[in-house]
Amino acid sequence: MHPTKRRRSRRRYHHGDLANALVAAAVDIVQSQGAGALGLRAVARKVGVSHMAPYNHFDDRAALVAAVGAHGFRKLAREIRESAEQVAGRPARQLQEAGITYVRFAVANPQLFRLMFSPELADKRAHPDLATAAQQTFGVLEDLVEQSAGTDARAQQGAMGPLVAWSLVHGLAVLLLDQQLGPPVDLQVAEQIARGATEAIWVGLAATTRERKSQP
Amino acid sequence: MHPTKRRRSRRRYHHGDLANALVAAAVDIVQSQGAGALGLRAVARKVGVSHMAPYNHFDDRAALVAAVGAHGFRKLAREIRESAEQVAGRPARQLQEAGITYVRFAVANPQLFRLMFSPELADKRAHPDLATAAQQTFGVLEDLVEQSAGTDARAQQGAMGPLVAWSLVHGLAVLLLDQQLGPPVDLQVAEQIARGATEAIWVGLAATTRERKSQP
DNA sequence: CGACTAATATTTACGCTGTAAACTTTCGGG
DNA sequence: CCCGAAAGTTTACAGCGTAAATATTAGTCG
Repeated sequence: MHPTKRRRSRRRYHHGDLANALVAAAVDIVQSQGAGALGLRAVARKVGVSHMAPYNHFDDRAALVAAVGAHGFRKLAREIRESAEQVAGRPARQLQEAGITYVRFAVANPQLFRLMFSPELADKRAHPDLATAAQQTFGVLEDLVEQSAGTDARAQQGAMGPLVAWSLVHGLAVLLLDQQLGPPVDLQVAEQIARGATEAIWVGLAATTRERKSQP
Repeated sequence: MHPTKRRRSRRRYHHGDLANALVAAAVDIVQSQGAGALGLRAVARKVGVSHMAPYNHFDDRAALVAAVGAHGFRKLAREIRESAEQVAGRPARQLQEAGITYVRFAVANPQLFRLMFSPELADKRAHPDLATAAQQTFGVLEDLVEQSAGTDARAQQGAMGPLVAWSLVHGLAVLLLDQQLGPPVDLQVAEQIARGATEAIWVGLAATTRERKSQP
């Protein structure tokens, strides 16, 4: 018998793995109905448990939201890493693929992505799990930029490299989600735009290392 | 006698200019206590009016939040325009100043800035006022990029120009606010970073027009 | 194996919120 | 001056987060 899922019987007093079930339900709610519909009672209802049960696993509503955010950051970091591994050995391509994956993630999971950068999660000090998840996601980009800088003279911009890389894809993602670039965009179009933008930025970084003194 | 402010007497049944007073109070609350504390009752209390009075001027809570967001976008657009006017005649400098002003606005009004890009305001279709305010803000950047392209061969990237420009400063602002770049940053440091980043991007755009075929 | 303890889940209750409905007060145009 | 419309108030209700007390189960030690 599986140790985590004891018995098939319904209506057990103890759920067995409520914490995970709760964040799963929470992620579901966010994806389908947006962050506004995410609440302790809603999530408890969805799992089929009393409205106070979640308090055994989360201090308060903010902790639940933070858990969903952390889940999102981990997922994003994983997808970026995987996309980079698919073009291993070519650091420049890796960086571009990472950027495209970032934008694709935002377009594919708009509600979750928005929650991850919502004001509710702005102060990450109270939620260490969320803080490290967010930092590690950013860290993946940093590593890729660093590796690029190692094999290529481009992108050796010091702290400016990862900053510009992250800023570009994040800003692009937000623009796409808020439909500031026009009507809703599907995955493939978003990828094309991201490809173009990352290429532009890449050439830009390359040039910057060459003509440093040129000023506007 | 001033037509908008009739009599100095306190405790009048009709407020006279409640709509504006409400958004002013709402902006105050957002700035000091964050978007989470913004509610119809809170705002009514602050103005000294019954908790149902706001419904004569806003359909619901979402409409109030949208009004605050629109206020923020208009303020941002105004500040960008003003900073650009101070270096009129030098389109390249104008674009850079606009970017710096954008970042400075975010650092100076963090809570308001976050609300402007909060999930609550993601769908602007239901709030035309907010939609046009946001579009016009983005439009200011578009115009500046276009003017730069007119006098300078740089930045002639088609749709990519404003996209990259906006993405960069927005992403940078978010990174600064979320303290992903380290401990809290004051206005002057933020300006320095923004200056460096915009210079990098400028050189990048310039180079891109030259070596278009270069690929990562 | 049985009993004690800590972890987990439930019930009840309270104050807060958004908002609907009915009411009162005031403003402005014939 | 009057009367309708606009603006503000009062009352009421459901849903939310959460505190406190209670009930059920799981794991551990004798």
